[in-house]
This record gives sequence, C-alpha cells and structure tokens, in this order.
Amino acid sequence: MTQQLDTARRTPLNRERVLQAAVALADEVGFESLSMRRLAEELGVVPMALYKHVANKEGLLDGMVGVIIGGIDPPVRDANWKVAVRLRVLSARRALQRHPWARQAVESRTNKTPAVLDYMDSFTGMFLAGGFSADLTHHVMHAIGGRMWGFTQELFQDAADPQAQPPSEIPADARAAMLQQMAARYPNIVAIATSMSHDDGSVVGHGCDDQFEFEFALDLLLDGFERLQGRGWTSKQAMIGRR
Amino acid sequence: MTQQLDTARRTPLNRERVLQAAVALADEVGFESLSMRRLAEELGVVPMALYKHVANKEGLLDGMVGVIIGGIDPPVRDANWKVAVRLRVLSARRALQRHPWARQAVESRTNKTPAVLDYMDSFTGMFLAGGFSADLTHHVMHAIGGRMWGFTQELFQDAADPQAQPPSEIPADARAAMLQQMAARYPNIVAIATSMSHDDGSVVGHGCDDQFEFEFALDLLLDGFERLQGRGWTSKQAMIGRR
DNA sequence: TCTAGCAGGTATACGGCGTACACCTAATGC
DNA sequence: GCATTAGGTGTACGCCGTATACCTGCTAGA
Repeated sequence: MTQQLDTARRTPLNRERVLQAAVALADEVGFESLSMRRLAEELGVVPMALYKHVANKEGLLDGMVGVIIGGIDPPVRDANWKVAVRLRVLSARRALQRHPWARQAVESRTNKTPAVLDYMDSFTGMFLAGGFSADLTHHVMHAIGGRMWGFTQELFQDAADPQAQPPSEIPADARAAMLQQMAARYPNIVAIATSMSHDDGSVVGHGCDDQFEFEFALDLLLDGFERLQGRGWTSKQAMIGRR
Repeated sequence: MTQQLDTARRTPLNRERVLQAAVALADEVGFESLSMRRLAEELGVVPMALYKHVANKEGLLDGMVGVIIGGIDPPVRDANWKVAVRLRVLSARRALQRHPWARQAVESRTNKTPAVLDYMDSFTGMFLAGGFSADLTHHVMHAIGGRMWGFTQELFQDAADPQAQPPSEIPADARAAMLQQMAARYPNIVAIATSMSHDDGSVVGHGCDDQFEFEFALDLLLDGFERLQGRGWTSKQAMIGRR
C-alpha cells in the first residue's frame, strides 16, 4: 500500500528523466563515480529499472553525450566559413565546459550515435559551404579532431605545480626548494612555466589560461586551412610532394 | 614441498618483470581486459603479490607508460628544430603504435610520472634550442598537445562505415541501400568519405590513411609555429590584438 | 466485462573487479 | 642464534554491470 503510494506519487521514469538525472549526478559526484546503482538510488528506484530506458551503461553514456550536444548552437548563417567554424567551436566549448566530465565522456564514446553524427555532419558542412573541396575538408576535419568539441588534448595540466595548493599551505622556503629541485631535473619545463607568469610576479603561476591556449591552437589551424585552400591544395599533390 | 619447488624454481618477481608482463598481457587481451587478477594469474602468483611491486593499479599503468616511453628515440642532434621535432614525434608514434592500447593508457594517466616529465622536458627543449622564446614555446607545447605522443584526437574513426566488414559479408544491394540512407541523413560526411577513395573505385573506402592524416596535421602546426617565430610573436601582443 | 498483453518496476543472483589486512616463510644482517 | 624484512599467500569486503525471473497494474480487443 505504501508501495502503491510511492509508485503512484512518482512520475514514471522515462529516458529523458534518466539522462537528465545522470547528467546531474555526474556533475555532482564526478564521471568515474557515476554508476548505474548510484543513479538508480538517486531516482529512488532499483538498479535494474534503468535498463527499461537505456540499453546498458554504454547507452546511458551515449545519451548523456547527446544531452550535451543539444547545448551546442547551430552554425551561424551568412558568415564566412572561418568565423562560422570559430564561433561554433567556441559554442561547443561552452557547452562542454558546463560539465567537467564532458570531455571524458565524449572521448570515451567510440560508437557514434546519431546525435554525434549530426553534429559532425553539420560541422563538415561549414567547410564545404565555405568552398573547400571534399578532399581538403576531409583532411581538415581530421586535423581539427577533438577540437571540434572545444577541447584540446591536454597532456599538460599542472605539470609544473603538482599540488596547486594555496601558498599558505606550504612554507615559502619549502616551495623554493621544490622549485629548485624541479628546475634541476626539468629545466625546460620550468623555463616555460615561469615565463608564463613573470609579469605578475608570482613564482610558478596560477596555471595556464586554457581559453587562450585553446584559441591560440585553433586559430593556428584555421589560418593553416585558409592558406591551403587559397593555394588550391589537394591531397594528391601533397603525396607527390612528400616522397 | 611442491610449493617449495614452485617458488624456488620461479625467479622472484620484480617491478620490471611485472611491467613487462603487463605490457604483454595488454597486447594480448586488450587494455580494458587487463586486470590485476588476470595479470597475477599470468605470472603464476596470487593477485596481492603484485602489490609488493607496484603501489596499485594506477601505479601499474604509470609503469606501463614508462616502458613505452622507453621506446622513443632521443632527439636527433644537430638538426634544425623543425626536423628534430618532426622526427621525434614520428618516433613516438612508432613506439606507441607497437601497442594498440598505448594511446588509451597515455590519455588515462593524469599524474605525470618522472618518465613522462622527462620526455616532456626534452621535447620542450627542442623548441628552446631552436631559438623559440619561452613564451612561444609554452603555447606551442599546448598546441601540439597529445600529438607529441604521435597520436591525433581521433573522433572520426570509421564514422562512415560502421561495420568495416569485408564486402562479402553484406550483399551489394544492401550495402548500396545503407549508403543511400547514410547519404540522405549525413550528406556532408558521406561526401568527404567518398571523396577520399574515388580514385581506386571502391565505394566508401578502406578507412583513412592515418599516417597521412597525422603528418598533415602535424606539418600544418609546425608550419604555423615557424611563421609565428619568424614574425617574433609574443603572447602579450596577441592578447592586445585579440580584444 | 473479461482477459491477454505489455510496459515498467522489482528481487535475486552471478561473476568480475581493486585492494585492506593478517599471516606465513625463507633469506639476511647483526 | 636471533630479529628483521622482503616477498608471497589467503581471506574477505564492498563495489560494479547486468542476466533472469517475477510481479503488478494499465490498456485494448473480444
């Protein structure tokens, strides 16, 4: 009877609610702590109930990625390809950055869902509409790679300040010693890490400006694309040139 | 007594043997099927025995990445930065490609081990030695990102031919129907996918030439770097120009 | 009005995982 | 000769994804 009340009171689950809850839960507890069991608990339901709405965990993740993609703006109309691509990528970046786990989720999906293919197709279309040959567009899409989702291949995050603690946590002399040790072993890394912040006087700096780095690399690529297109680049000619 | 023989006959485990076995096992069964338990079994030992040689699974993976990095050539001497970087990246690519799981492993490591830092430091050094400012080097390292390991952010793999089966598996007419359906929904993707292979007559093509795509994007970046350096680029000036 | 079907939630169970903890044993150093 | 310790063992815990069978209440067709 209480059971009846419970199930009656509760609006029945559906795919949409499951996905929204999954997104919220991942936001809250992190991607790696998102489990079917935990999600079920959050929804006040037994774990197996979820399987009526998603095929399995993979399917859940696919759906979550779909939700995120839904937050990316469509291409702007009547703009030249370069600004259209740029704006779109930055929109994707904003959409993904709303969820700290989004990057991992996108990277982990190897099967392309319709939502992903839709985005990729429309993205591809911006180059074709901009007068790129299918050939060049193809290679350019490869070169953009994950950047079309608005993230870079990191591989760099806080390499030079492994703790990222507020200075108060560590006595200044200990910090200096660590830095010296670091500089002895990894002189080049320390050189570029300190270069970044010598303006504002801090020693090893407050981390990197991700947005700047992202746009730097993006623009480098877009400029490259532009030059290739202007030059009438073809892959055939490139292959001849290479050997 | 047989126990005694067993343990006596067996050369005792050590970190090196554990890591080598882990690499071999991952090669054999795949990254996601590599488990502490399975690895222990392979070594004829109880799972917990491994923990005398690696801190935990994370530590094992760190060690495996270290083994792979060991296979990357040092920078060539007396070459200009561009060819040095290019050769090094291609060497890394070869080293990583010997193990199908290497890419996943590298991407999954978020804590930088000394081996990783060593490689990054020496990589950074190639730009500095080539006359790049610390400032430019910093941003250039970000832009290269994962490509310094010889892989691209994929995001594209077999998007257009989801099965990758030999044509014999699927009747020709069914294939044609699938393609047509695909072309209706994802016209741009299909356009660039078919462009790639129209030379040799196959319909949707044998996948992409990964090596070509990789070098295409790499050279695009390197050319961009070269131009920036020649122009005396600084991040300060770039930030002024941007707003 | 009866009933068959079905959509959606449940209960139980299995086999896997990483690893904490207590233990044993053989070699080593004093 | 004895304590220490490095290396291997055994057991157990709590997590995970999910197969399978089951129940229950709604709906549609007769």
